[in-house]
Amino acid sequence: MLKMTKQRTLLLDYLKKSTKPLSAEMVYLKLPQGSMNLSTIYRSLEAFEVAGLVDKTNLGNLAYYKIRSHEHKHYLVCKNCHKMIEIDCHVDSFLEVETKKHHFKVESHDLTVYGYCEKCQTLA
Amino acid sequence: MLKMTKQRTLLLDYLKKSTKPLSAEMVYLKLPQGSMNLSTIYRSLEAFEVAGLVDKTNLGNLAYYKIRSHEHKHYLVCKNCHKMIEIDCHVDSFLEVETKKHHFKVESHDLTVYGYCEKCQTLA
DNA sequence: ATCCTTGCAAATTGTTTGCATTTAC
DNA sequence: GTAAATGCAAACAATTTGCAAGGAT
Repeated sequence: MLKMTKQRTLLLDYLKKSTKPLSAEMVYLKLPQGSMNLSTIYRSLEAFEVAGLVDKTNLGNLAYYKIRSHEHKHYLVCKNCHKMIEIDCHVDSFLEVETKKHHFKVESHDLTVYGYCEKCQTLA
Repeated sequence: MLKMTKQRTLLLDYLKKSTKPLSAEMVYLKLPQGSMNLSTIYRSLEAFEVAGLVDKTNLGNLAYYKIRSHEHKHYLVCKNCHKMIEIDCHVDSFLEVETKKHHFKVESHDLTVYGYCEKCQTLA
């Protein structure tokens, strides 16, 4: 039944404004201080995920959340500055073949590319 | 200089026998009890990774390690029984195009597919 | 009125670290 | 002999949980 509280509205609005996945703590630090407890953020994000409003993805040891959108994207993640560059998803075609072989019912997938962005290549 | 100790030999041998990625704790529970401390496992896995002997990959909130092999693989992970099914990697071709656009220097990538294996589809 | 959500603090989980001792080279 | 590896316990970071109080439906 997902009740819409002051906090959840705040959180959802903030997520909507972001094009990139955000961790719970990133959101926590950006919201007006005292407006929402960190554990409430975790609980709400989880509720949103169950409700299909947001997608969760794990990068390294952190969970990131992003408003669910029609187009499925992936990210190039810079190992130096942690910048995330969005790229289009092109894996469905070959995935279909591979998963059929194993009679696997796909629910979702994550593709993350690690490396160095243009700026950090020269430095690192 | 990566010294080969009794523990590291044990660990490396165990990893070699496994075709699937293993978490530190999975290894810990499988090795003869008392043969190796959990923190030593973490430290050794990290050393192996730096030395290029193993690959580390994060699935969910867990780190998994696997002996590095020539062929790069990905996994279909069952959301119910956590079985991991190996599939071939076919992402390089389109990745090349996408990363060139952004002048991104790729170091590695992870693709993980979540869903339900044949056995668990009927149940879940 | 009921059941869901919140805040807070405490618990859990996965992983890392400091330090004194042991071991490979 | 020396620098690196180990075990243990304690520290950490991210996330989860229990519970009493507050709020949406």
